[in-house]
Amino acid sequence: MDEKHVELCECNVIHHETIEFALDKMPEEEILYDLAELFKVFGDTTRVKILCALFESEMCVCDIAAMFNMTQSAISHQLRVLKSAKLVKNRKSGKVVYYSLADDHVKQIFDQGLAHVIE
Amino acid sequence: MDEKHVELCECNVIHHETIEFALDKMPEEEILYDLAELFKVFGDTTRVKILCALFESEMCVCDIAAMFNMTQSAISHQLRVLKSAKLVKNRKSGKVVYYSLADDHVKQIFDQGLAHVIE
DNA sequence: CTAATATATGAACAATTGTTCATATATTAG
DNA sequence: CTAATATATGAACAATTGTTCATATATTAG
Repeated sequence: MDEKHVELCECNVIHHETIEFALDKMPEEEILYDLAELFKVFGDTTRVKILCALFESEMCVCDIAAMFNMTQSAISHQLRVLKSAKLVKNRKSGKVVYYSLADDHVKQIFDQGLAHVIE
Repeated sequence: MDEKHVELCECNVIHHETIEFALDKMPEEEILYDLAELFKVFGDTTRVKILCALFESEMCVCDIAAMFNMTQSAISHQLRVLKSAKLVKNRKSGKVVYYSLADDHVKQIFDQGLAHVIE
C-alpha cells in the first residue's frame, strides 16, 4: 500500500490515518461515478433551463423549443439526456409529447444549487 | 413574437400562455448560466471524490493524490476548479497547502444528488 | 391508403474539458 | 546563499459533449 503511494507521488507529507479514515467513509466508487453523471446532466444551460421551465407545468417539445428560441432537434436531444437521468418523464397525446419532471427531488437539487449561486 | 416562433419552429402546437407563465417565473438568464456552471463543477468523478474526501477532514494536495492514485498535477488542477467555484478553500502551512470545504452548503448539494442516485 | 406534422435520432463538426508532461513558484532546511 | 520539496500552471492531446442538418418514425386527418 505504502509502496503504491511512493510510486505515484514523491511527496512525503502523507497523512495516512486521514486518508484511511476518509476512504472508509466514502461511498462506493460506482455511486460516486453515478453522482458525477447526475450532476453532469444539471451542468448545461439548456438542460437547466428546460428543467426550470418544467417546474411550472408540463410542456411539449415544441413549446420548449419556442420558449428558448432553439431548434426542435436540440431540445429533443437534451430531453433524451434528461430522461435517461430520470429527471423528466413524458406522456404522449397524439402526435404531441408532453414532458414533465420525474419527481420533486429535481427541484430540491436545483434549489440547493441556486442557493449557493445566489450566495 | 409569434413571427419569431414561426421562424424557428414549424410546430403549431405552441401553448403560448404556458410559455409566458414559465418565462415569467424563471430566474434571470445569468443566474441559470451560473447554476449550470456550478453543477458542471460537481459533474466530474475526480472532483466529486475530492469533495467527498474533504467531508471528513482537511487534506493536503499530496494526501488527495495518494488517496486516489492520481498525479499531484491532476489534483492540483481540479482543486483550482473547485476553488474558483467557491466549493473549497485552503490554508498554507509551510510548503503544504491544506484544502477544506468552503461551507456546508457543498455537502447539502452533494447529499441531495446522492439521494436521487440511490433512488 | 396518402399527406401533414410532432418528435426522435444518427452522423458530422466545433467547442469544451481532463489529464499528462515539463517546468515554474514558494517555502523551508542547512 | 543552495538544495530539497510541495504545489501551481501552461501547452498539448485525446476524449467528451452540444448543436446542426438531414432524415426516420409515429400519429392523425382525410
